[in-house]
Amino acid sequence: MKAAARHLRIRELLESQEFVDQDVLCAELRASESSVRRDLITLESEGVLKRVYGGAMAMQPRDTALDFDWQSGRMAAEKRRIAALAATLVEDNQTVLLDGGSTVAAVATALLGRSLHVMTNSLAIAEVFRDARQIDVTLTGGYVYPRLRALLGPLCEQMISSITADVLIMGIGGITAEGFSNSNTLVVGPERKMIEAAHKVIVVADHTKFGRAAVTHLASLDVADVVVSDAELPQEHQALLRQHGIQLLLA
Amino acid sequence: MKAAARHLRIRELLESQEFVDQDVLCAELRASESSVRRDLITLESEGVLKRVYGGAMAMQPRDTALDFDWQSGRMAAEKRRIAALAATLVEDNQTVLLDGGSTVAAVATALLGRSLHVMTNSLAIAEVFRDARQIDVTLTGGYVYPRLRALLGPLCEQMISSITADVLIMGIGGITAEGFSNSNTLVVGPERKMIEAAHKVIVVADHTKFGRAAVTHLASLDVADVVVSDAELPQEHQALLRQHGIQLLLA
DNA sequence: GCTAATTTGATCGATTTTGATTGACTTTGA
DNA sequence: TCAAAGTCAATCAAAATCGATCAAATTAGC
Repeated sequence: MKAAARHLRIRELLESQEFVDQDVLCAELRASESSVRRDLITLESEGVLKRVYGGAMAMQPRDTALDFDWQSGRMAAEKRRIAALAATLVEDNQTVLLDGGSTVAAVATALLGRSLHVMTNSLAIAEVFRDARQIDVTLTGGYVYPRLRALLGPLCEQMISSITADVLIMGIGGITAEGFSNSNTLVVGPERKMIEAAHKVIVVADHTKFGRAAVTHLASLDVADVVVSDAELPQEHQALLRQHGIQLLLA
Repeated sequence: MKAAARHLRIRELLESQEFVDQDVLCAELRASESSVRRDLITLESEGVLKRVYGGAMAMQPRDTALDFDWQSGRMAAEKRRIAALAATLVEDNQTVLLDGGSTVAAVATALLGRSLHVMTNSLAIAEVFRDARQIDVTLTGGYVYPRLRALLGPLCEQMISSITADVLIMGIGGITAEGFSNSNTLVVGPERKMIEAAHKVIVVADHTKFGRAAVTHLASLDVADVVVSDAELPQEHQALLRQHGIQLLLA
């Protein structure tokens, strides 16, 4: 197995386990102890994991980006402004698909008090609407992924395939000319289904997400109808989106 | 097992139990007394636990699991006994369907620490397993019914129909000769599907549920394989169940 | 096809962790 | 109170892991 493939697989393993054993990695990756060790050194320098005696630990025990901390992050103010703007694009009584991104969680709070039908695969977002009596919430089923507090897997995708929504609001890990990408391999499956299920696709992403590709390619730029970002977004990226006929809104 | 993995497992165990025994840890972690002792010293210095003679205590009293209402109810002690007994009927690595009843939630806590695949339509129960790394949780999708914190409706039923489980543990509102009944009309739909999906049906109900019919008829007595109740259950009701070939266990 | 650069797997001494042992200490129960 | 059983801390040899090095294998560039 090639180095890049190994790195990907290690990241993937660390998404479902907090600790991976050296021996297990050697077997799983069909690579020598030395190679695995080098991989771990590389990934540690990238901040993906922390090396410990006999293996490696996942860097964040729970994915902070997608957990409840989203309110206190560094980009909190930007996110709130983006979220508020994105929320205005939703009309009352629409059916809204929300994915599990942290910016999307901010959109969810901005939607509180509206009259809507919300569908999501994120337990954290369902939690946001817990006391919102005006909002009907439907959860997709699926495997509960503890670190992301999201529902994933074939059952989830199958469920999303069987429904239709007026609008999808989706967070994203990276945006380049090649398209949208996400940092977590597992979430792209449901997200692709969500894109298919929604009449209108709104992507929310602060300017730091532009020009960089996250691990997993999600979809080409064409799938988005609207992108909501902040005013610091460089002109070149603005132009890129407009070339693809995407409506761009800056908070 | 490597040190890092052991530390994780110890933390995990302390989330579901206030106290862990030295011997139990040695067996669970497949490590020597010395190693376990060293682990405990490390974790104590990290403030995770407090070492006591013969084992270790959890540092902060686990809150999440305890402040759910079902533990403070009037029948709390009975429920815990019934739950503990019902939990013994589940074998490791089985797929277990859990409905959303309060007694079932008690069973869920009794299952913590086991190695299982759990499927449920209750958000409260999914919450119980939030930090149980040995337990895979799958949520059925569906409409989020805020008052019950459960997933219901056609999407939910459709999802349950598409799966199979080794055993179903179901709470019940009323038991009479006519069969099982439940107090909430909405939950019986998913429950009927669960009965179909499971190879073995275990009903948990304290003795107060016998001899009274709740609002909605759910199913005949024949669907149950085992009923777990408490010792105060009158003979006549015990006889009724046995007539239907149901195994009766009294906690 | 050939060469240079990179990646891989094996080896070895240094370091860390582990499990067994010993004697001192604590708890238990009569 | 005392003795027996259980637990603890300290020590040490054995085992496992690590980091560094180097030759072989693979890949990339020309």
